[in-house]
Amino acid sequence: MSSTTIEKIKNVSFKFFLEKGYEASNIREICKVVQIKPASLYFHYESKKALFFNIYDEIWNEKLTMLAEIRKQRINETPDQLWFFLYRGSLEFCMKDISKNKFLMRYHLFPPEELMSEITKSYREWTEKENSYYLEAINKCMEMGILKKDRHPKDHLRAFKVFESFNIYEMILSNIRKTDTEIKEAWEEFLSKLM
Amino acid sequence: MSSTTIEKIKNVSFKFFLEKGYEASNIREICKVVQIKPASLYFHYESKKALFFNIYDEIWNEKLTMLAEIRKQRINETPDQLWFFLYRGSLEFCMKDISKNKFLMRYHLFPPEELMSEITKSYREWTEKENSYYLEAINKCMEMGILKKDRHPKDHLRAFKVFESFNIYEMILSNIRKTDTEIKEAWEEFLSKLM
DNA sequence: GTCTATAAGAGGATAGAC
DNA sequence: GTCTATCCTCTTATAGAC
Repeated sequence: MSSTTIEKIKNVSFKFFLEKGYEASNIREICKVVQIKPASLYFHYESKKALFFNIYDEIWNEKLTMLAEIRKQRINETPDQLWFFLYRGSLEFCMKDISKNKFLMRYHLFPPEELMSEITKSYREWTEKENSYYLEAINKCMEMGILKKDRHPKDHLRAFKVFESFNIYEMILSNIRKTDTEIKEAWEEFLSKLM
Repeated sequence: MSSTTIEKIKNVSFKFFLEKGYEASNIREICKVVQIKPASLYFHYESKKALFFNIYDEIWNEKLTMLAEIRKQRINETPDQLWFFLYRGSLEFCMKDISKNKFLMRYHLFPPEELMSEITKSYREWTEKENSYYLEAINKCMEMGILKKDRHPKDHLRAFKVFESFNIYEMILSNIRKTDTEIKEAWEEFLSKLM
């Protein structure tokens, strides 16, 4: 392991924040594991809060990079196929590393008081970007008559979000990975209700 | 409001523990709302932890009392009917006061470090009692051939638990109450898979 | 049962040397 | 970049008077 101090701090803090929560994770303990003194941590991060958001934003960033990559690869397929691959990508992102999604779930469901307003703000910004990928596909589906036209695109998006978040929640709770056919079948059942 | 000091402490603490979490809720603030001094709280509760578990256990107790009542009323109906009414009762318990279920969900999903081992222990004891109600119905269903006999009753119980917790999670997140017909339909779809 | 006063300790953060 | 030493604040909990 030739990782930098800053990488070590991030890795250790991620585990602490995920498992013990933000409030119960303290700088002293994190530093003990990283094998530096607390004062050294403050050379790399200006505060505990800044450390948290560095980790939080990095996960979101990774998720959006993955969506951008899928969009690039699938933009020439039919819009419902694009939509499906974006959806499958987000489930695969979850399966590849459930802990990252559990981290996001923890802090979105129960943000610590101290971080509440900033998490809310950050969450809004990230989901707006995420939504733009899905809305592009949804809008094209509506133009092409694949989806009902008597609804607002945002209604389809909302339905999708509920569907997606339940699927992710199910995996986090049961810790069971979904097979490709299960993903495909659930998707087709979902889509058929919107057509 | 002619509630006792101890009732006031419980009500205020419940809201704090639910919304801010255990660690971020402090005795001073709770006492400020209750309008007593911190020292007075320690006349009623020996510690913050004891206060928490008084609230936690009371919710579970209420839930099990409700199940016992349903069992008493439905014990002479068919076992699958008994099972259904127990299930419906637990959803109704959730709908009647979502905050109590959100409280349980919060502390089961993300128990504070400090309470972790005791919550785990307590949770095991309470769910064991809860499970006994469901297992009684499941066992009878198997004896009567209503459920597949090639499985262990615990397998049916596990499937039911996933189904139930998912429904409760859905209500907590979406904040939408389920109608009687929705509950019945979802139940029949669930049961048909086990028959 | 409720109060005032305070002990005891944990935790975030900084100053300044090397 | 990392260290030692330390400040300051917040929090649980107790002693003892009324």
